[in-house]
Amino acid sequence: MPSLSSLKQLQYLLSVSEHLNFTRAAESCFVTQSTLSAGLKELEDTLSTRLVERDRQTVLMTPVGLEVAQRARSILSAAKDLVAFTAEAQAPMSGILRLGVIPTIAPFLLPPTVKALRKAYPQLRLALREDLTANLLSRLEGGQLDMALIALPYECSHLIVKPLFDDALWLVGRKGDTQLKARTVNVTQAMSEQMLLLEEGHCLREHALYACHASTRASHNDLEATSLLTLIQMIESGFGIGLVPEMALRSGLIKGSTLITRPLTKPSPTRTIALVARRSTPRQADLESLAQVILHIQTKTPAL
Amino acid sequence: MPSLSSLKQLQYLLSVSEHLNFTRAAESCFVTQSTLSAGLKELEDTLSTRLVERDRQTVLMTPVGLEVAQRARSILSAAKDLVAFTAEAQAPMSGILRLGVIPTIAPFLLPPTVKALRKAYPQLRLALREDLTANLLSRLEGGQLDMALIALPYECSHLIVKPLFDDALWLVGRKGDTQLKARTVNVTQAMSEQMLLLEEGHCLREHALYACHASTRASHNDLEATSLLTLIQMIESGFGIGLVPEMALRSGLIKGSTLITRPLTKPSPTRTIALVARRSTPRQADLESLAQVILHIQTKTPAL
DNA sequence: TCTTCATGATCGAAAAAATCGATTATAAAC
DNA sequence: GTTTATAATCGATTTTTTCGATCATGAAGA
Repeated sequence: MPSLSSLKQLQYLLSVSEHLNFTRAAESCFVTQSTLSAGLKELEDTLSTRLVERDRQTVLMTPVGLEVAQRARSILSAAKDLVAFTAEAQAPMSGILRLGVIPTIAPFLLPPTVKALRKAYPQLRLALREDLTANLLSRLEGGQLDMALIALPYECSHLIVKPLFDDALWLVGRKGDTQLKARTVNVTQAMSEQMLLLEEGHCLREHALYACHASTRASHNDLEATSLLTLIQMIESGFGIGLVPEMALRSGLIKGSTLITRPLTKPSPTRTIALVARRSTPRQADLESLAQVILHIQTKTPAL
Repeated sequence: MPSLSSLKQLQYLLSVSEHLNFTRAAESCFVTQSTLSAGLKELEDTLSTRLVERDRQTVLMTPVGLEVAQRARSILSAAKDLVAFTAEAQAPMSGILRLGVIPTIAPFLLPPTVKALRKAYPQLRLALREDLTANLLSRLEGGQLDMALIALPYECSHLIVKPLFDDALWLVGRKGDTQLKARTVNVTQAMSEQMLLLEEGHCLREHALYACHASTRASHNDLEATSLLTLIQMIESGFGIGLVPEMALRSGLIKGSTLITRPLTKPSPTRTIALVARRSTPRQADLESLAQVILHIQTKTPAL
């Protein structure tokens, strides 16, 4: 079975069916009459069917030719649509952007980010996923995500990493806790032992442990929080103290509670918020744009 | 706005989206990997959009690439259908055949012809038009008809003419008409004057006039028939006599009436039934096939 | 009847493109 | 450290496309 080689030939046929005149049809295709003649002939040869009845006086479409022209019209229009589709999709910050965000960032950074994006780039549609860093990165590699918003340090040398800003860890405890008397505090061994952590998998757990100068810790399952919100609840209930990102505090995580916060003495432990993408991503420009939006939000958020 | 140049490139994209591997995709397209690489690159350049994310380890479709692949699939399938359509249509005696037939042939020849065609060529769909010769020929020239079944003599030098068989004219009159005593008769001057004719435009009118040795005749409008059937009715009503094609008699035109028929003395006036088509018709083979079918029917129809 | 005009087919040359084979580069696997 | 798998790249070759010129032919006009 032969197959169509060229869309141009279909265009020729279409043009002939409109003009019923080879010379004018050729003109409208910006080729010479001989080119069009040859092209149409080749199409007819490919299909081994006469599509156009012609002699030196008259040009007539055969019934098959008319039907083929109709089909050609629809094929060419689909091809045009395809081009138009990519033209629209290629616009920066438009189309669907699949963005992953870790749970210790999402509730605090996402609401203002989404709002700002909607305003700045109405063509952009965000498909969001909140998940642990490891899952996000594996989805990133698998092509199910375009970018991810995560916290460093984290091993991601195989990715494009765009660090955005540092997010300090603050100590959170109950009012009256004698350990939190000073304006800035150090994490002592004693405090480390009272430290409540998020459950395994959250990068913030590792960052907190690092701040406690402890690389690992046996997990007391019943004393681990599943989210920053539950962590706060546990602190308030007197289970211990916690290390919470400044970002969360800024966005009002402990508002309405009786807890107090203390920055840690310099060099204070921090995590670094970063935007990552596959090295081969076609959206490098969008990565920059998104980074700018998030940074702008960060600078506008009032400090503690 | 750029436009797609090649369907092959769409095929490449599709193949890559299936294999997620350039080398194997290339194999399945029967080209080398370098060819496929170049083709895909050109497609991406044409669309100025990354469709496939790739490095030396992994191949991933971009979201746009996936959508484009989907569209490519539908375009390629439409192209395939187009080819398949012509392949089917090009089969001899298939598709739509637009056939014109004059009113003095249609009622007699068409029923058995259609029946035979349906049996012999079930793929063939007849689009029939019953009309005067002049109208049929002009539609033929205009490409609205593929063939016509007419009666000669008629000026049609610009057409392919396939004479089928001669159709003698018989005299029809009332039983007891003394002019019709002999087994074969001559058209006398007196008979000519009683001759009932079809209205202007029917070629049979001219053929009858020729048999009467009269080239023209003033039309007595109220004494002209609009069809052979009405002509017969008028004869029966005693308005005169008529010249009727043998074909009509064979198919039972005067069955049930009291009329009698007489052949004319040799050389008896005849019309010649012929199949005509544009010189440039792509259905010359079908013309022959149709001619054979009609001839076969004619030989099987019992003589008078 | 002869000439001119309009038109599609055809041919050879030139230009453009597609394709291939070989090579390179690179990261992963062993 | 070597091998393997893979896509990009390059130059040469082949194939295709395009053009311009010419031919052939029927119609229209003189």
